[in-house]
Amino acid sequence: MIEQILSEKTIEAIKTLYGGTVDKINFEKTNPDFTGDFTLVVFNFLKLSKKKPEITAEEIGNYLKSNVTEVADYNVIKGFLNIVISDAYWLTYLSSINGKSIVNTQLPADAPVVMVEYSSPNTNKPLHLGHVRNNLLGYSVAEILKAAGNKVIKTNIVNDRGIHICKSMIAWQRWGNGETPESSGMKGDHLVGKYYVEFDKQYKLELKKLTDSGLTAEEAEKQAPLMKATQEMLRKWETADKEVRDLWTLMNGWVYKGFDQTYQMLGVDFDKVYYESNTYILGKDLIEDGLSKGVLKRRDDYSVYIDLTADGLDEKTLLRADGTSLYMTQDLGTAAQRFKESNFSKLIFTVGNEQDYHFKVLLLILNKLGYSWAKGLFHLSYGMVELPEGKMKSREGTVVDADDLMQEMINTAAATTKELGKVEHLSEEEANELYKIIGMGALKYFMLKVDPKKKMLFNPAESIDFNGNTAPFIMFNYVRVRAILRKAKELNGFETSQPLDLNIALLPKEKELIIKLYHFTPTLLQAANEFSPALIANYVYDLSKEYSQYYHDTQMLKEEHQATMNFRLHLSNTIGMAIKSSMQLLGINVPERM
RNA sequence: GGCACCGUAGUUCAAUGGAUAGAAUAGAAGUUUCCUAAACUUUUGAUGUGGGUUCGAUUCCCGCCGGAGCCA
Repeated sequence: MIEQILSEKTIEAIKTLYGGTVDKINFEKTNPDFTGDFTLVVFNFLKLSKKKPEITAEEIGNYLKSNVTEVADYNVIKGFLNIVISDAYWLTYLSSINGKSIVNTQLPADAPVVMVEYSSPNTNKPLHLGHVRNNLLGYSVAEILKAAGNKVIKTNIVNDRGIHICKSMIAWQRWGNGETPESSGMKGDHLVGKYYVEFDKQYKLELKKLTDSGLTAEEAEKQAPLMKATQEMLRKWETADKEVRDLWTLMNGWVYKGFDQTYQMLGVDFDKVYYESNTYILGKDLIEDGLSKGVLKRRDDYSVYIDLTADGLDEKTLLRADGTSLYMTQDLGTAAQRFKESNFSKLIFTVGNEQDYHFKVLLLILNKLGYSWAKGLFHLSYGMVELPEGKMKSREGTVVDADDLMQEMINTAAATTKELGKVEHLSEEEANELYKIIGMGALKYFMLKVDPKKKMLFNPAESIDFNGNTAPFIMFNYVRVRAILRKAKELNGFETSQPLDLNIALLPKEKELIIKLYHFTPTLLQAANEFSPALIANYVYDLSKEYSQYYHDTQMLKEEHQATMNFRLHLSNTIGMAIKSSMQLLGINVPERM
């Protein structure tokens, strides 16, 4: 496209003018305060030109203007060469994408396979705000990678076994009185979570009794009967004791039903779900392989470890003396299994940054074991969601529940929409659908617009905004596009399939908007490279904001010049489509009216 | 103690080593006989601190201060 032409011609200019060779030229967007569409910073070429920055920029600018038809003009400020591209080029560009989806939905047959793992809940309690960020991020990254030309497999590995679920099971056995989701009217995951909390409460009581009778805290923890019973239950689970397994199946079943509802409300899904109860044994054959390769070593007590001190890390144990494995071991195994199943070129783990060390070690070990596919593994490490008072702590009851949060968002959306008097023409069903789109959109955008790597703050006391840099604002602009196109069709039969008349004069804002559309593809590719939905969110907000100003200042249906009116409608339509596509990359739906 | 991370308007977020550090929100002041005002316009306000590298540093390097994380 145009940037490539400019790049090639600039290389040519430098060769012709100064006899030097440069292999790569980067253009930047021109700062809005200056005239121009692209900017070349010439400081890097001064050693070739041996001239002042202004003169070098002037000479390159002059060369480009004379040799590139698309370059209409240029100006130089200090070492910055601002290039103005002709309106004709931008109009042709708009015409080439006019009415087409801005995202290419057709995948080539040889598209690389990328596996995106996200969500990965524990089955002992319902999902909370932290999981919400994980799910939205994983889903959006998957959509972005898909749009960037990859065959994406979304996976979820459910942590369905271990001491945590045994705690809920024990508590339910003792104090549940046979309570079920049906009998209590509670969502299954919340019911099981209730018994997890109950366990903690009872356990604390036991501890207090024991320490009051003179034991140290440490002794008390070891001797507490409740904990002993839980560990006994875990042992029974591992030996496939029927009674324990039946209870486990029953309670996990409740949880899955609850999770499914939450996932559906969040609008996320998975192509393949793994369960740790099936995969926790994996990895032991990799240990054998590592031992024979000499990468892993065996201690005198028969435990197996890897020495990573040369890499600035510790010695990491991979197999205990009794032969049982650790998290790391099963993660090695599942990674290998997935490569076998899918032949992925990339495997993305969407996991919080509290596990940075774990993944650093995991990736390092797999690379040391010499598996070529290990280079495709990537830890998509995202920051924690914090509350004003700090980290969420389930024991202190400061956890923001995912289901509650979503419902609140929808309620707020309903109240705001009614207040603005925008529901008169809607049936109750349509109105409810609208509240969901707006509420969930606001929540998703709020979480995705932040750079995934960074921690983010959520203040439950302040409800998430619906004005300004928010999803409802972006939706509002989409809705205005739709409204104007409906009206245009009614008034003078305008169809978006009509050809675009290129013989018109562009307003500055119109040119800006077309350039903004032009930046969609580079933004998408960057978002895919960096696994960052935030880039898409920022993009779609900027686009919407500029359109909002344009809409405010420019007449469309009242424009008398027919070709200009049609152009404005076409531009609006393409922008609307770009907004919708961008929002879909974030997992956000847009309404037709609001 | 070791490892890695983060400090930008009152607040929440932006800024491939580039021009006068952008938005939103909160505060102040305006805009509706006109296609959806969840909008638009104007305005107040920030790079924790001290060095270094560079033509140029919020960005890269080092020290300090502050915050949260992981490993024992």
